[in-house]
Amino acid sequence: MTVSPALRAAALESKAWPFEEARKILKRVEKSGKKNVLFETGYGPSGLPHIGTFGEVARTTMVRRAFEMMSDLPTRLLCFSDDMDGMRKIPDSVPDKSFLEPHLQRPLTVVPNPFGGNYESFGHHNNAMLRRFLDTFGFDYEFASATEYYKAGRFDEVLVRALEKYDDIMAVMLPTLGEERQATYSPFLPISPISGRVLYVPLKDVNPKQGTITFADEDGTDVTLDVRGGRTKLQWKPDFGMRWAALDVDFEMFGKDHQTNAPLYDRICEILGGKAPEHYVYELFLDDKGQKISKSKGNGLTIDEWLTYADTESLALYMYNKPREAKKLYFDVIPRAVDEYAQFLAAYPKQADAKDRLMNPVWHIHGGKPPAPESGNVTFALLLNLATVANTEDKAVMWAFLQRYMPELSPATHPRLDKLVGFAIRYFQDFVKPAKTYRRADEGEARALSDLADALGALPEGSLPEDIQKVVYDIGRREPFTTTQKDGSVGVAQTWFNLLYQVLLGEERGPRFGSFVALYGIGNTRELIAKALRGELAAKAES
RNA sequence: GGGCCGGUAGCUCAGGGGUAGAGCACGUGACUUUUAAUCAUGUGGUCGCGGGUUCGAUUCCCGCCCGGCUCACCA
Repeated sequence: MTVSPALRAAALESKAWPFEEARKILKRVEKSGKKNVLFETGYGPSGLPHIGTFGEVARTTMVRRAFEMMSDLPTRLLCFSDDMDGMRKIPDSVPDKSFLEPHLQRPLTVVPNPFGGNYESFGHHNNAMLRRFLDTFGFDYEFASATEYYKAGRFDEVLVRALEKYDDIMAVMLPTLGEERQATYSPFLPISPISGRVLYVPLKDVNPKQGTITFADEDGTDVTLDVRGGRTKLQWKPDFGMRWAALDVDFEMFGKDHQTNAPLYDRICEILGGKAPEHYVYELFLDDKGQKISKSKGNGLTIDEWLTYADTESLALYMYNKPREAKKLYFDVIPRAVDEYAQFLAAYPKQADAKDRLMNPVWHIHGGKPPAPESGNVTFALLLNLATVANTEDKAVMWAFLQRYMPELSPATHPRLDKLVGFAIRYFQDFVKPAKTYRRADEGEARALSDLADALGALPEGSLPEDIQKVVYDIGRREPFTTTQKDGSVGVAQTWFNLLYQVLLGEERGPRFGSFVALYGIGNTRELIAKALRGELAAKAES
């Protein structure tokens, strides 16, 4: 990729956070003289990928693209799965928990897959889920399996060094542990040759020359094991530092929960001869009440939920914005994210200045190549309103409403808008519709509605909204709905329309009724009235 | 207790050394009957508190108050 000097200059100055981070990396590689740059993200494969996984990879990619604006060095993103970790507990998502019971504490890559399918293990299954997940978003990354790396010996050299520096590592770790844990702590976790479990046992001997450790196996007998070739792994804190040293990682971001430990990881990385990577600490997400989102509580939003009601770009925008703030992540933030994304996208072509463009989130969301915006300024907020008012789950009806006001729009010319129409309908189905409260009509009201149905029946299907509206007024011009107008003639009170909305649509407000009937269909409307008169609408809401 | 983040309109938030901003909500008006996915227009703020720097601070610095999260057991 070639970057124009002007663009590069702007990148070196930009205050957008990905550039701030990228500059730290630039400084680092300028100092070390390294000829390539490695970005890493971590993944714990005991669960499925979630919205935080997306955020971490998306944000890391943003830093990577920013870096590429200021340097020609090649970059890579490694998504590292810690799949050799022992299965400490059985995830709730597993159908038959007893099936996994015998495999507790074994590395995830030897635990059989409870979901069946063509996977070698539970870990392999979850890794595949991660890859599929990342691929659907089109991320550019390399996948790495801890098990494979350990087994292939890619960590061997550093593992032996860890034996040599055993005392130094212990000196870093022990002060951070409670008294009880100090007594048994070991940075090395052997995989038991007997049971295949990852053991948390004290070491009886450490032999750097042989590359071995000695410990009591599960049957109580002392075993001496070569640390290399995947026979042992490291405890998570030393594991971070070891990995960074072995792979020469330049950048890794992580959530705030790691923040206090980061200096520890760094120390160990340096003890093992590496240079600690640049870090970026991001905030965790909160739910609508300001509580931390956790999978076990099930609060907040899942990534599937977001993508049910809005597009990936809006989610990427949400991730771009202020990673250091604890942001609330719940349904109400979606429409705003969608509309802001559209605004930023529309602004981009008008921004002549590179400086302004680099500050625009869409630059980061699309790695410097945002697509052309669509014309028209229909907001998502408006569409949500429209779905409510039009009371429809039919895209065609939504489009009919839209085109009444904006005939230049169509699904063919505005595919993004068409997608949003679909999202708005989903939103309507899941949030608006269940909240509808239909009222029963009293006797007089029922008679009026019945008359309305008859009068509508006299009109041909496809009548003009104006003609239908006239009928609606004529039928409504009766007690108790009459009102006297300014010119003294008999008019129809608002209560008549309120009645229609409350009884037929389950809403306090609604569209111009004639327009609604024209689009919804006369036959459909009569059917709707009949249902209301039979009490079915109100009954459904009550049940 | 350590660390991180926040406190700006009724609500959700943006902004940032020089007349204080948006959306929603609310008020008013228009659209050949009062209906609103419409348009126009308006109300509304001691920018948490105290000090400092400055010609000028909501913005920068220091201190405090309040709120949230996170670490201290486990990965």
